[in-house]
Amino acid sequence: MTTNQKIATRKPLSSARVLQAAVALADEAGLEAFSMRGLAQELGVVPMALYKHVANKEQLLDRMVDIVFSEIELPPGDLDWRSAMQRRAISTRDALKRHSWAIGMMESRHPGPANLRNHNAVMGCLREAGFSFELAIHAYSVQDAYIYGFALQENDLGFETPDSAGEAAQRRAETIGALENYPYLVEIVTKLPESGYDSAVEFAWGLDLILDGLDRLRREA
Amino acid sequence: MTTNQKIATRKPLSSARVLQAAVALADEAGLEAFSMRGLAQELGVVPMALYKHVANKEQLLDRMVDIVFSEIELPPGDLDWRSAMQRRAISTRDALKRHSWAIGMMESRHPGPANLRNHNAVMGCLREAGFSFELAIHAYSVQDAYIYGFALQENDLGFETPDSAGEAAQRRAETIGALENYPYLVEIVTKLPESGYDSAVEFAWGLDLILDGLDRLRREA
DNA sequence: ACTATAGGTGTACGATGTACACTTGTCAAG
DNA sequence: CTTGACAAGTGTACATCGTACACCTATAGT
Repeated sequence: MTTNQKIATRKPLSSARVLQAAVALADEAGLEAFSMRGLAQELGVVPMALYKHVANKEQLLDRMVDIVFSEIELPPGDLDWRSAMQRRAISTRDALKRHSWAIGMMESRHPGPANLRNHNAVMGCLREAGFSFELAIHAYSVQDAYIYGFALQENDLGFETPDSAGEAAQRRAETIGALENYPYLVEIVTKLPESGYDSAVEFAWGLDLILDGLDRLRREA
Repeated sequence: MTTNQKIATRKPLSSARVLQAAVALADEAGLEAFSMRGLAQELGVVPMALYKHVANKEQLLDRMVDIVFSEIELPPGDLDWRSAMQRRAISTRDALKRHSWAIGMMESRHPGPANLRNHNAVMGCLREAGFSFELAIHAYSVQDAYIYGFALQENDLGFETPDSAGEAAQRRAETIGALENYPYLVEIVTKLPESGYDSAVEFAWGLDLILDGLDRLRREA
């Protein structure tokens, strides 16, 4: 046989396969632990093989971020602007929850096609709903700041990776010990768990507040 | 002389000095370029010398973040809650602008004393202004999501480091070339620069929107 | 005067991104 | 059928990073 076992055993690499594996690896390992060498291993290949399909790690990250953008639902054209914004906001949060490594990079990297399509569609939805240019910019800015900021916090607070549970518990103990002087933090720590806190509900609450405010301003104009 | 020149020349290290130099270095070099070795060099010392004053890089980062927290003004007690929140929000944004490396880490690290004091004071301000526990939690959540999210975006968009200007310009050209299909992005690119966009104004706008909404809800309750 | 200790040094190891030179498997043109 | 170009994968090597560990040295307390 002319083809050796390895090649018979595994499919050949491709940009798409590398990208997909990269996202999967980042999803489960986190951004810290995401390395070219680890990715290569996951693909059963030597590290340098990746560079035949990707320029370098930076560009790979750019593309990974654009994959996340591609998973975000565009504001549906058949809904009123408020519902459309709600849908795309929730979809964004969901995507960032699935790919929390991406949170800090969504706006900082060379924008890919999915990114451009998304921004264009959101802005378009607002403009066509009657928002003036200035108001649309404001509206876009608040919403995205809120969405990304919420994702950031949510990600940080659900900090409890399974293996760091012990350490986390100990830190909690230290912190709670030092909490005597902070009555309002004590209140949070004691009341919040028993209040059935749900971060999806929390997200929707703040989103509604913002959308309500925008709606008022839009009607005034 | 018993003390050799080196020691006579430079002050001895200390936790505080290391911390201060670390923040300064991160401020001007960015988080990517911030390394223990670089920090040691800045202090005129061998890398391992730092470890006599700091446990490791992670803990150093924890402390650096708490320094940033310490620069944030607490909500002034002599103002109505809305003004107090406005003050501390703007102060937070200012601190994050000065130390943009900290943006992604403000909530994800082991909380230091300044962090605890800040959170306690903000929550206390709301509660004492008559916010119910639930409403105070909501109010806190929206505000901080907005503040950190805005800082994140602002930091990303002002991406133009001096030496990357050429590259940035080229990328801009590429992007604009590909912008034909995105009319609303074209509108932004053309109208925004000539509209005298000011990010401080933008920040205040969104903040007002949120605080107005919160005020309404508080009065209803 | 002696000795414990705190602060600074030097060397070394494993991990990372990736440059560069190489093999090899495939396919088109002669 | 040969040839030779080319795309894909390999192997070695280097700079840089965080930091473990053993060592030196100057000062302070007895």
